[in-house]
Amino acid sequence: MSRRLDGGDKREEVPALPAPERILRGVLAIFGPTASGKSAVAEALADRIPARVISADSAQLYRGLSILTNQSPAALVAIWDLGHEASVAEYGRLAHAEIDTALAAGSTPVVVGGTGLYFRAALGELDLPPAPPAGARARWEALYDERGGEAAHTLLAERDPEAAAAVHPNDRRRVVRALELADAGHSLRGDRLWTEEWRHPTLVVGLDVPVPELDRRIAERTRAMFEAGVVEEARSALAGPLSSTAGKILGLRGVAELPREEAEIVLAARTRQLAAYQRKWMRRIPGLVTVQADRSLDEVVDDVLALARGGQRVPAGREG
RNA sequence: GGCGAGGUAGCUCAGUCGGUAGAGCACACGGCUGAAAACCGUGGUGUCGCCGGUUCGAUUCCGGCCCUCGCCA
Repeated sequence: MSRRLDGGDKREEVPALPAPERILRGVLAIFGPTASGKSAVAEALADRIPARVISADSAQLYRGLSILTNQSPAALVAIWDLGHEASVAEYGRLAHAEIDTALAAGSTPVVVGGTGLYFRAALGELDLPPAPPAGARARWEALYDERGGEAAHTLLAERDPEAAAAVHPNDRRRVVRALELADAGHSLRGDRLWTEEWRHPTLVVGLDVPVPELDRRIAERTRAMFEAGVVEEARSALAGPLSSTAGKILGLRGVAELPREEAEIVLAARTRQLAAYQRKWMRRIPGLVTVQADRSLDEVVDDVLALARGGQRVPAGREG
């Protein structure tokens, strides 16, 4: 359930330095589409309260693409080489450690990011099945390609009917994953993705910016990226070792290879698609409270702090 | 100005031997459990350039006009 704040209200002055009992306990989590101003809000929050900003962004994890992935300083930003193979599971462990450390030190973990799955992995326990044993993936992929999706899906139905029911034959990636899990005695099936069981008391805020405004910001930022030298950045990234996950970072190839004019148009278009995808995630995150973000930074931050102090926190799973 | 090619969905184009149309991309919506800026599913698009003729019926055939591109002047 989302609840929209009325941005027009005049609200009480928040003291510049919070009284000790008003220091936030629990986790503050900020989600939003790219260019909605997440990072700026997180940084401003960290200026107002003792906080540790922790990124939940699958692309910003990488070092060497700071312009393209729009990095700003936070924990879990620029920690992996481009050759590193990413996984939610690894990210989740790191994020949990960061959050718990901040909490233990008495500061508020502020989890910011636009990668829905990573965001959820940071806040909850995803209970992910294990990684495939070496060679398993390649073997099942070969089977899928040689015998076709239908045949692979039929085979899956014999080995793990429930997983087969949940996966479409055309979804090569998931059919393969389900087969490799079935082979290892596990199942792809899981039903914890949409539960509201966060690891700590957490306020989840979603930054909402009207689409035309967001598109305008994306166009502006894309232009700025080229002025800042994304082309060179992308080219040198492509020159070195690149994992499959790093290679999928949006715009990497287009920026390096297309003529400047076209590259800018393509990158902006792809970024708009990313934003649409992120808005989709935002609609589905349980307990998310929407804050209108096409306003001044101060107003947005005031709203977030007011929500956090106003007991709007979504309780952690069991304690209710 | 002459010759040729073409004008069909937001874009690129297919098609209708005359019975008012379709792919890809884009877009919208949905799904997602160690790849997620990934992957998959579902869906609507429309005065078929304009005017007229033939016809029961024209986007399709005929005539004229307009526009675009190429070649020649």
